[in-house]
Amino acid sequence: MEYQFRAIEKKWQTIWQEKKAYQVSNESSKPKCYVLDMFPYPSGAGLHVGHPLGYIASDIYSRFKRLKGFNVLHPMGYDAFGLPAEQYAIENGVHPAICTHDNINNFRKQLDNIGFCYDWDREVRTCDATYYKWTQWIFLQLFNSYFDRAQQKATPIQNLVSAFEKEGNINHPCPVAEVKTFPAETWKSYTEKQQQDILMHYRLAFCGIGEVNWCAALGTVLANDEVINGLSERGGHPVEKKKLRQWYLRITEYADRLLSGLETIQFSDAMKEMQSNWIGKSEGAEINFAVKEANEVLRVYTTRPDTMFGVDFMVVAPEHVIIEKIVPSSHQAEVAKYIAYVKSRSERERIAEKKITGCFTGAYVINPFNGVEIPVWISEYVLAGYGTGAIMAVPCGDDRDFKFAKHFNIPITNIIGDAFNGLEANPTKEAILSNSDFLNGVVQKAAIAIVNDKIEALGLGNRKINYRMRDAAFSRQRYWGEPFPIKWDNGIAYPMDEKELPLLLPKVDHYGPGPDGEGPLANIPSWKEAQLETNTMPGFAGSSWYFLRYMDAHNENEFCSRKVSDYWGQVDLYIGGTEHAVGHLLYSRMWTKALYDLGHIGFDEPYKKLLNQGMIQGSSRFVYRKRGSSIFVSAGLIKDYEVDQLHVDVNKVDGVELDTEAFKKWKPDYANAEFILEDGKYICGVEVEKMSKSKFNTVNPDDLVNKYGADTFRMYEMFLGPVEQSKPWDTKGIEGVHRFLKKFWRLFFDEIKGKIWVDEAASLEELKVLHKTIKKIEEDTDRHSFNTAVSSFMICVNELYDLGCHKKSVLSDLLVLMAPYAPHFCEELWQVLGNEGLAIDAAFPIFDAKYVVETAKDYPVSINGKMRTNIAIDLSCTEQEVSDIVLANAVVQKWMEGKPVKKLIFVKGKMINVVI
RNA sequence: GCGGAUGUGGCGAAAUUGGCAGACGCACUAGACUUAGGAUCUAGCGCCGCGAGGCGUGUGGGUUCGACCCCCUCCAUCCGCACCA
Repeated sequence: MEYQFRAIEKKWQTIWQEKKAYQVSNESSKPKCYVLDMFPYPSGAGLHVGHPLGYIASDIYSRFKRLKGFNVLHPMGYDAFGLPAEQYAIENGVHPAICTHDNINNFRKQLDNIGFCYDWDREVRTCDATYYKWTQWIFLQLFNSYFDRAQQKATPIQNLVSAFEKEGNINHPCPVAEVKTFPAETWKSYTEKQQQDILMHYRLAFCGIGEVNWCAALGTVLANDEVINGLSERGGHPVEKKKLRQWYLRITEYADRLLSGLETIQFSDAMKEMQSNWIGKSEGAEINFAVKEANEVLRVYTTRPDTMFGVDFMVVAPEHVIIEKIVPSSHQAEVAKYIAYVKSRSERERIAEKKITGCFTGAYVINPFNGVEIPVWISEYVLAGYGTGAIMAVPCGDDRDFKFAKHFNIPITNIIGDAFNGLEANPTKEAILSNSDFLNGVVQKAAIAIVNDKIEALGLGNRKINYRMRDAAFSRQRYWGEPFPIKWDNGIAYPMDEKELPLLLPKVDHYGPGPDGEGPLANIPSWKEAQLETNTMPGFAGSSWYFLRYMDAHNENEFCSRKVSDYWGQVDLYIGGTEHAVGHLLYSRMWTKALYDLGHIGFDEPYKKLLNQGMIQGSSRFVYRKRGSSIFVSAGLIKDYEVDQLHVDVNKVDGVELDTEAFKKWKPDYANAEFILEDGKYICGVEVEKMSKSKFNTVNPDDLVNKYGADTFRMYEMFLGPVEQSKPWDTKGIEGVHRFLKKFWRLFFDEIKGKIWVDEAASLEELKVLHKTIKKIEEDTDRHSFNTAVSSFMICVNELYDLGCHKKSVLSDLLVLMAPYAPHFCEELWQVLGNEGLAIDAAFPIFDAKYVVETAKDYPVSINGKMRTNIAIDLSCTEQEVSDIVLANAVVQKWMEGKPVKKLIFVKGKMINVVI
């Protein structure tokens, strides 16, 4: 009986479905385990072999925990709102819901092929009204809350209103500078509009005018993490800064908690580093400098107050409001010219070419510590949006300041003695200060606090913590997203009542943008009349909380009942790519913290442990066409010709050898192709690139599942190497794994004799092999070392094969061990052996150390650290006995050449080293 | 520029705590069985050398009885951030 994987896989997938084998209950006496995949955006391209890598890993881990007696939640769903479906709608007039639906069906079919143990009853789709009702509901929670800085947590906005009525905002300074302190009486005297405008500056989800990343080609704004080098992440269109009315999430208020929370969760160092860099906390001070001969103050932000005596000039951002107040008439023309130049430069140009540019304003400020007059410059290297938009420049200690000073011939003051060589800035904090009045002789590090104390005492400024992270732009001028549950009236945003949710996404006639930079919803007269918000939420809205909905997917009264979220708690293992490091993962962490603060859930970090699967790259193949002909030259011969390199479909190539007949049929252009061969073969060029359709290097998992079966495919993906590592895909090796399964199968069936497994007691040797494997698989699976686990299965089967072991008891245990990896295969043979129940529900075999104890060890023996021979010695031997045996050994004596033993190192159970 | 990661046979990799480097698999070579082999089985397979043996984990150094592993130097590749004061 042969291993007929197609029939077996189909059979068991049907049975598991009929038995609802993967349905998970929220009530169980078992310990819980929550294993989550980052849910996919259902693109039209479908899955390639890179996508399932993480899904297979999480599937194996889920099944493993299940065998170990856990109640395992392992759900899947779709991040279904988003740009591509909408772009497709604009171009083809098809409603995004329709193509999203089709894509989901296609994804589902592909996923089902691989035999995952998802509980599909819990599936979520972010674009379903039953789901986005709760996304809107959470938005309202954020809208109706502010961040109480004293308690460091989200708090109902109503509490703030009560405080304002009682005491004004004296104890609740506004996160935004333009709202000054006001007493209770003033608050009460405000109109509703004035009050609401003030509250808007406190809300966690708020609407405001701000500089946003505007992408004209997409007709929408983008969040900072959706912009890469001045281009949109999706589509690569130019992005410019624009002032617009937008919704935001006040994520900056959570900066500190997002930072400190990293210490409580298991993310890789790389991932934590990326997040903390993105948050970009820096501790410094804001210091006021009086402007000479003007009633103005220039406030700068610095992390290096210790360098106060090394300030040679000030630099303000071109957008800084002080410029028009301080520039004397003598310099106005020049300044205007420079500002015009800066405005002419696009964001992209600024990023691409970093030139040293600037302009003197003609104004001076006074150093409050020594009365020195300091010239004020304007330069584009100072950003308006960070700190105060103005800096004090210390060329001897800061590289940019140094280059600027050199470029414009500004004299440099040295305050760090020999630490500054005049040729480049030295950013050290360890140097001893000189030329620094009361700081002379003080180490810079220590001087920081001294200066901070002094400026605070003199009222010149104060300590200040700044973050690089900005509040997240939360509205998009798009159709295919969640509508905001907000009604406008007289410029006041009124939240809709919970009972009115969901606010359904209406039908539109066309998906193009609305007037005045508004979204498509602005084209609907009834929507406009109702004064509903015309923006929609961004893609990360739905993905910020989906892990909670899986827990209680059908709850019509709550986003997730507290009882259920208390049971499942944090995601124990979250598997996905690194591309979400600063987007999804940060937003999701913030939403979780806000929901926690408001008492809706009982934990404030969503993901206990994150495992990043590596990217599977494509291994592209190339053909070389002789220019202006249809003659193709084999890779080894191209130096003799003038050729163009063209991608060729990797599926038309076996290794590096082109299937020339298949190639001719591939595209009409190539039908008459002729080939210049080497050794009778056409050899293709090879390069590792990102896997993508345009490079013809994608491999479809369906094809491999069809050819080798899901179990082979699953094990091969794991066998490729550590999950975290990126690696190019190579289909060739899959044969080896397939051969392994066939070999395993032959432990049960013989081609001629048929059934060969027997119901006999296992020998000690067989039990040793089994228990060695139990231990290894348990440890490897637990630490996500799936590649070495697959190797261990191979070793085990090889050894059982050599022992001629066909014993039911041994094979049954082995099948349970391997069921997480090759579920269909193991389930079939489990049944063949006549075992009760399902293999996927069996108990994980228990390792018994007594089967693997050794009485003797074949010790490696080294002479002076060089391995020379092996000697088998009984483990019970004393060190003296070991020494006697080793020194009497002929090989050892030969290498000792009669020299005396200086030392003999004996590590019991490990090795022996003779030092001479 | 800053930060993170990685570097081991022809290839993917293993070595979990400092203790036999290259497990397991691919590819390749030889042989067996066979009408046949893209099935299966047996053997070989880091490099140099006929051999004894020598050399080998990106480079150079260090610690150690002993280093792929720990420390320092440099090099290469990949990823993230990037004028953040």
